[in-house]
Order: sequence, then C-alpha cells, then structure tokens
Amino acid sequence: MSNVFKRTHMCGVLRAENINDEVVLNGWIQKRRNLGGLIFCDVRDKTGIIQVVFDDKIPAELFEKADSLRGEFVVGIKGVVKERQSKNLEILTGEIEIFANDLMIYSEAETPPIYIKDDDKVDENLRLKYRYLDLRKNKMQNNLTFRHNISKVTRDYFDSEGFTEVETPMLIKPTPEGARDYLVPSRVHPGEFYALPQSPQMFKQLLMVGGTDRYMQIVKCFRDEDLRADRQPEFTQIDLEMSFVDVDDVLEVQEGYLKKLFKEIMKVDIVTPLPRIPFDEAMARYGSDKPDTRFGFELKLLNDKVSNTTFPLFSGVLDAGGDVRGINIEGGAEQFSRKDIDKFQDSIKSFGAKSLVWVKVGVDEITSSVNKFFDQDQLNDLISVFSAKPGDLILIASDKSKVVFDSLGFLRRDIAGKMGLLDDSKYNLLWVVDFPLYEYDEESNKYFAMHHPFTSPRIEDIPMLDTDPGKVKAKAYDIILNGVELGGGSIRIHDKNLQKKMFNVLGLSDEECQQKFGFLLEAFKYGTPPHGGLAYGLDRLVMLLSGEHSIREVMAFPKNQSAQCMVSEAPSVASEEQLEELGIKLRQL
RNA sequence: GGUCCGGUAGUUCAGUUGGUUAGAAUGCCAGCCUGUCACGCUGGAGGUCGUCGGUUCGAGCCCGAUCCGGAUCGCCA
Repeated sequence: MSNVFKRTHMCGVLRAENINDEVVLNGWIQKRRNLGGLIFCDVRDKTGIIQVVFDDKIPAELFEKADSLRGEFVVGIKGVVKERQSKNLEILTGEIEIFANDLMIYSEAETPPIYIKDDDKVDENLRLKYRYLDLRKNKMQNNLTFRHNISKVTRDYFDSEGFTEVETPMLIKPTPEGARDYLVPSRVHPGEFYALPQSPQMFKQLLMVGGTDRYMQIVKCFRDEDLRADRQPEFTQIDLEMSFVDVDDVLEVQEGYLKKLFKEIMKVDIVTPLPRIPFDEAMARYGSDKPDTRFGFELKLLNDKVSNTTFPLFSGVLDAGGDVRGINIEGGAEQFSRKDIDKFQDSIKSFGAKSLVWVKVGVDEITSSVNKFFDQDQLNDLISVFSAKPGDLILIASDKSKVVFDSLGFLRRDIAGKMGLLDDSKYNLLWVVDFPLYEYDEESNKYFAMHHPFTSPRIEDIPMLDTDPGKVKAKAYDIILNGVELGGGSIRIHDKNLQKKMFNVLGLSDEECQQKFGFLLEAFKYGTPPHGGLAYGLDRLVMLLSGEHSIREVMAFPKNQSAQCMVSEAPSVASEEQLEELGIKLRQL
C-alpha cells in the first residue's frame, strides 16, 4: 500500500483541453477559501497553482478533511478537471478547476514565518534562514530552472566545439596572491593547509600542457572577501581554456557561445563580432573598464579648455598632474535641482572626489557653479566639446585621474538610472581589450599583475618590459554586458624566458617563483602549447539574463553579507577533538 | 576596517515635544457563510519595543556602549 498518490500532472500545466480528465496532483496548499458549503483550495507545485474545489457532493468525511487544510500542508488530490463557472484570467490555469474526489494529507505545516508569494516583501535574512520556504516561490523555482537551462546550453555548445569538461581539484595549494584563500587544515600533515580554489587557473593550464586541447568546467570557486549583491564567497564559474589559440580565436568561439546562449535562452539575436573597446578608450569615454553603452553621457577631457584658468581648483589639479573631465547629462538641467546636484557631489565622495562643478545650459545664458571664474564666452568654449544644447547639464570632476574616472563613471550610470535610461530589454555586449599588463602600486612602489602573472603581454610591447612596464598592454580581455563584467581571460605565457621576465618585473625572485608556482613552471619545461582562455561568472550571467539584481536570487542557498549560511548556521565552532586531531590550537579570541 | 541606513506583534510597518493600558495592515485561532480567487462578516489571541547601562517623577522615543542586519567604499591576482 502506497502512502503517496501517483501523480499524473503537474499543477501549473493543466489547461482547458484537459477538461473531464481524471487527474492526480501533488503539492502544497497555497490558500484555502472556505465559503461554508463550498471550499476552494489553491494547490501549488514548482510549475504553478491550480484551484481545487470541494463541494457538497463529496462524502462529509472528505469535506471535513478539506476544511482542516491550512497553508503549506502537503497534499495529494484526485479529481476531475472541469471548466470554471467564473474564470480567473490572472493565472494560466484559471479557465479550469479540479473537482476533488479524494484527498490525502501527507504532512501538516505550522504557520510559516514567511509568506510564500513572489512579490512578498520580507527581510532578506529571514528569507535566507527559511530558504527552503523561500524556494517554494514560483519565481525562485523559475530562477533555478532558468539557471539549469543556461548551464545546459553552455555544456552543449562547448561540447559541440570540442571542449571536454574536466573536474579539477578542490583541495589545492594556497596561492599567496589575489584574493584571500579559504584554508583547509590537513589532518595527515599537521600544520599544513590546503586552500579551496579561487579559480582552477593553474590546473586548466596544466590540462593544456597535458594535451586536453580544449577544456571547460562549470565549477565552484571560493574567495574569502567581503560580500556584495553580486559577490558571494562561493560562486560558480564557466571556466574555459583552449590550446593553439590567440586572442581572436578565443573571442570568436566565445561570440559563438554568446550568440547561441542569447538566441536559445533570451530569443535575442546578438550581432557578432562584438565591439572591442581598448581599455584606455573605455576609461576615457566611460570612466570605467566595464562600460555600459546603453546610453550616452560620455566623458570628455577638458584639460586644454581650462589650462589658462584662474579657477584655483582646476589649476591646482592640473599642476598636480590630475585631469579635468566632464559629462553632459542631456536634458538634465530641468530635471535636476541644486539639491540633486549636491547629492551627486555627496555620492562621489567615497571615491575621493572633493567637488563637482556644474554648468547648466539655458536658452539665453549659461549658469554654473564657477560663474566667478568663467564668463559666458569661456563657458561656451568650455562646453563646446559636448555639443551641448539648451536644457543640458554638464558635470565636471577634477582630481587625480583615478578619482575623476571613478566619479564620472559612477555618476553617468547612476544618473542614467534615475532618468530611466537603463533599458532592461537591451543587451549591450562588448569586449574590453588591451588591458595594462601591470598596475603600479604607489604605496609599495611595485608593479602588480593586473590580471595574473601568467598573462601574455602583446608581442609588440615586449621590448617595453625593460624600459616602461607601465605601458605594456596585455593579451587580456573582459566580456561586458550592460556595464557588468560577465567574465574575463587572457592568452597565457607559454615561453619560459618571457615568463621569467614577467616575474622579474613583478620583483619575484627565482626562489619565490619556485615556491609559489614551481609545479607550473616545471610543467612548462616539457612542451607547452600556446594557450589561453577565460571564465564567466555563471551567477552574474544568470542574474542579468533573468533580470534579477542580486546573485542571491539565482543561487539556491546563498550566504548573507556576513558570509554565514543562515539555514545551517555555518560557520560554526569545531570540537576540541577535531582541532586536536588537526593539531590546531585556537588563540584566545 | 571606514561611512550611511535600519532593528517595535508570526510578517510588513506606523508610533507626535519623553506622559494613562504601544497601534495598523496582514497572518493566526474560533464562529457564520455555496462560486470564491488578496473571498466576506463577527469575535479573539498575539509584544522583554535587539541587548546593557545612563538621564528623568516618567524612555519605544533622549544619551552612551554593544550585538545583529542591509547598502556602500576599501578589498575582490
């Protein structure tokens, strides 16, 4: 004897053509409406909800059982599909209903702490604590299915392109650079530690040395850094590496992937090849290395226009080697008040900006926050680079280059959002290419690899490694969608002499290199194909395509901002026995 | 680590200048109700106002400390 009804249909799939069908459904009670002699129940599963009717033609015992139903009871229902007397066109199953003739209550439920409804406003931490309830929402189930579909398209595409999915180890050697590692103590080797991978970078390169030719993996990665709406300590990458390729080859295969992905998942045709914007241009035009090109407001350099100014702010900045740049918020003069502009100025303080100069273009005259220092002709000349029209608002930042870029890059997107210019139906994909190979750190007076130390410089830039490393561009590329970095990668160095030079510039001694990357360098001795690849952030990709604003919405069990799993209450203390076995003694906290 | 915002009923929130027994909506419980679909009507239960301390005749409200959450900067090769 079975204690579960054998299901014939999912709740959300029944339609008018099922009328008079005998059906068996399993699901949760979404809602019970008892009208006295007539009871309606909405029954829910991952596919949707359907109305079930209990009327006076059924045995009294069954009717009483139906009356005892409460929200989130789990039930099995046998019944007949009938056309509804009064249809509910709000829901997909609203033309029909089930007249129940049997009911099995599998389990009862206490009143849940959160209400199972897609748009119910509820505290984020409470949602995460009761994630298994939150996941019952159709929206969440749809997101999980959507993610699954993206993974499937991904595997299918790369399979068809000759990629092999290979699993790389999760317990690996700690890497001293980059993000903080999650460390895992070794019991067998007391005092020694594994790390969880921040990415399978070195192993995928070893796979290329190993002749795998084309590798892909949908893989968990771990970074012990602070969380954001789009950053979790464990996240998933679509990781890829190819042998015998240069930049164009990698990008071409990826464009094929993106084209297929958008076609199959979004029913959108992507035009390829995608635009490629050099890093320097992206910064100069958008103030960002991940430009959102769905709207204008491009940055303009104003240094020449203000080189003779008496305005102390500008002249001071120019003397110190900084920049004066501006953006034209078209139509912004009417929309934004002085108060709004003050708020804009406040909002960029966190980037280190101290001031924001504004210029409003009127029909007859130009007003500005620097009227004392600029007459109408000078203002006209200043803003001539923007082709400004009456009604436009020009915002000018002046500071160190990085501060100006960060500030204006933030403002152009923030203001575009306030003006409703961020069109969710647009998918502006582009490559940012020619990244600098090195970043110079003023504090330590040292160069750091912008990407990672195995990234190949552009061949024509190799001579500058000795003379001017800061100017060397890398064979590195990021894929950007609507101002969000979806992924990035590079062509790797496969020449050991070039690799050595790279390390020299980074100030790494042979000993250090050996200690940190010895196994990779060793592998490179024995015949290394030219290779390169990239990795996408799967969570971000799913987030963007599903229209969500946090990757938590597309992960089953995400961590909260304090990196805790609210369901299981990880992390938690380890027992004395466990610590003893691992040879770990805790410092008094 | 910095900055900002928040913590009041199961949930989402309101709470006046510091003043009697802390409210609303929703949910929950009970009764009535045969076409509801956010069913309706009537009644009821439900609170250590995050915690600790201070000021005061009197604190949800003011002050200090602390814990927790969120956003953001740093950080994320």
